[in-house]
Amino acid sequence: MNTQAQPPAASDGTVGKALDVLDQVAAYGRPVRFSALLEASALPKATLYRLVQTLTNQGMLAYDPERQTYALGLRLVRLAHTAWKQSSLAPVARPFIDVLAEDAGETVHLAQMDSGQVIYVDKRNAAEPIEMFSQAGKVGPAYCTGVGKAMLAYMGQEARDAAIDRQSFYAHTPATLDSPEKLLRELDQIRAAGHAFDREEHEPGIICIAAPILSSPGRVIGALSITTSTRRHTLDELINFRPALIRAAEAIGAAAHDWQFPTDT
Amino acid sequence: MNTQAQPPAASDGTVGKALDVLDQVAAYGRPVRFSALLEASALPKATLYRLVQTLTNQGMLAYDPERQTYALGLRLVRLAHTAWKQSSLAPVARPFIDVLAEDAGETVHLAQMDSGQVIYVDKRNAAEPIEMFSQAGKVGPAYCTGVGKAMLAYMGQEARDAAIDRQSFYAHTPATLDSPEKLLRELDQIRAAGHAFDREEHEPGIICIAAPILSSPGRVIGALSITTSTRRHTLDELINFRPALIRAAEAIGAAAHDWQFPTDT
DNA sequence: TTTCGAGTTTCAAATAGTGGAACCACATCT
DNA sequence: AGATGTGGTTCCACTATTTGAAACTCGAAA
Repeated sequence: MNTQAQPPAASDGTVGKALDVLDQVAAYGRPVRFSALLEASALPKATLYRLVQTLTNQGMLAYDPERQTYALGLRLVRLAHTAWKQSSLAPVARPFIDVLAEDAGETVHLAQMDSGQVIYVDKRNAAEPIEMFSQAGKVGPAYCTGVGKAMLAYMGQEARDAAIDRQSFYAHTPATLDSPEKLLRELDQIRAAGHAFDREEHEPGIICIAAPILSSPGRVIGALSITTSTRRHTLDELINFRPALIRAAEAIGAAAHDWQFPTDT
Repeated sequence: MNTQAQPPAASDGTVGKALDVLDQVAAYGRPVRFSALLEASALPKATLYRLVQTLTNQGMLAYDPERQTYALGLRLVRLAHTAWKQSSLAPVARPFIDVLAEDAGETVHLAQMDSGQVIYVDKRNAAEPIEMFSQAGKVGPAYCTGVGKAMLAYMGQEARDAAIDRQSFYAHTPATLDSPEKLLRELDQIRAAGHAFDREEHEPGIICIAAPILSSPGRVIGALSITTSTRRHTLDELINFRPALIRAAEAIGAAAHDWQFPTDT
């Protein structure tokens, strides 16, 4: 009765195809020629053409007539801004992240899970002030990041399995957990400990301690992490951040939960 | 052969409708119930339902089964991030904005024009941030902001007219230019001067000096502004920022231009 | 001038979207 | 309990929309 799992994304209807085109453009990473899109896409010329037309005059794509290239449009940025603001997590979490970053003196990340991928929705760099899209919106793998594992550990059975299925288990570093089995074992430990580590599993020299954010028992809505480098701290030292990290994560969870039940009449 | 100006947005095809739904959800500003969407929309129940379904399992909307509400999805954030990064303006401008904000010691905004609206794509906060609305992705009116007027002044005839048509000319403050005539006169002056002021036209107490960013003569790609409050500076003092502002705007323009012609084979 | 490739338009066929109405589940009245 | 209501989901015949092969246009290269 509904669409089945299909890794390359089940393209439901015209809308699905249109959105696929957006992804294509995004994947290109730079303004694209129509012809380039065409050969990357399975759609026939005319179809793709009309699709791109539509997206363009909807502001989802921007056409540069001089260069004859398409890029993602500003409407996306506008929508994303609203998405961010209306999220029950990121805006609520902001003040807590501020103090946590201040206290720890290290970089703090706030992430959510989206179809098996970690997506960073906020970041506070200890030294630098506010950075918006430079980092927010960035995606990363779930199986080899602190936030990713923290979320996986606490999400429901089915969701977790689905997410794990989507992991690539590419060994970014020697420390990467490169199989579902290793990952599952790690997740058990994380649940037992209440926090997750990234032991240089994604990038050499980068370590972090992460905790899940629960809006209510069993409902993971994100994760929080304190990241540092091996040059500044050892893994063992990271545990010192635990109390503050957990406190912040819990506070955010509670705040987000409350936010969902605004004092209505 | 092409679409004409149509304030309520010409909904081309199913894709258009789908995107309209996204806007609806965005406009709501918080998670929406299906029924709420329904009465706000002109579409019949079943149609809206399927549309929302599609958008949801495409990740453009996120459904909260517990609360039975829809919110904008993370896929948008992901796409917007890419949009930002692949833009020829924002990423290129960043370093220049950094030094400009540093030099001036005031808040710097980078904006672009999107269908008659100003959309802020980056922002550097001064050490002591001023209370005001603004953030990346945030939109604002063109006719009563420094960046907006700077861009209007330098864009082509047709584009400008189209943009001006879309302005509301609501008088936010006594200083607001509340008619096309006043605005056009101001634009002439801006062209003559090479910079634009915001004389508390949008928010009382907030003033700024702005300059257009041209990638090549006659091609506005954005605008840059230095914002402050009347408590910190007078309008006359703002002119002192002009040299640095213009220098930065020109540098960004040149950099963006070069970026569009990457050293290809 | 001819050729070529990229981009744009046409048009009949049929797929995909539409929407009125029925349906279901659950909560709330009587 | 039974009746009533509300919000959400599904059906299905109708047709508007999308489709895509092919034809066309334009500019630049041969």
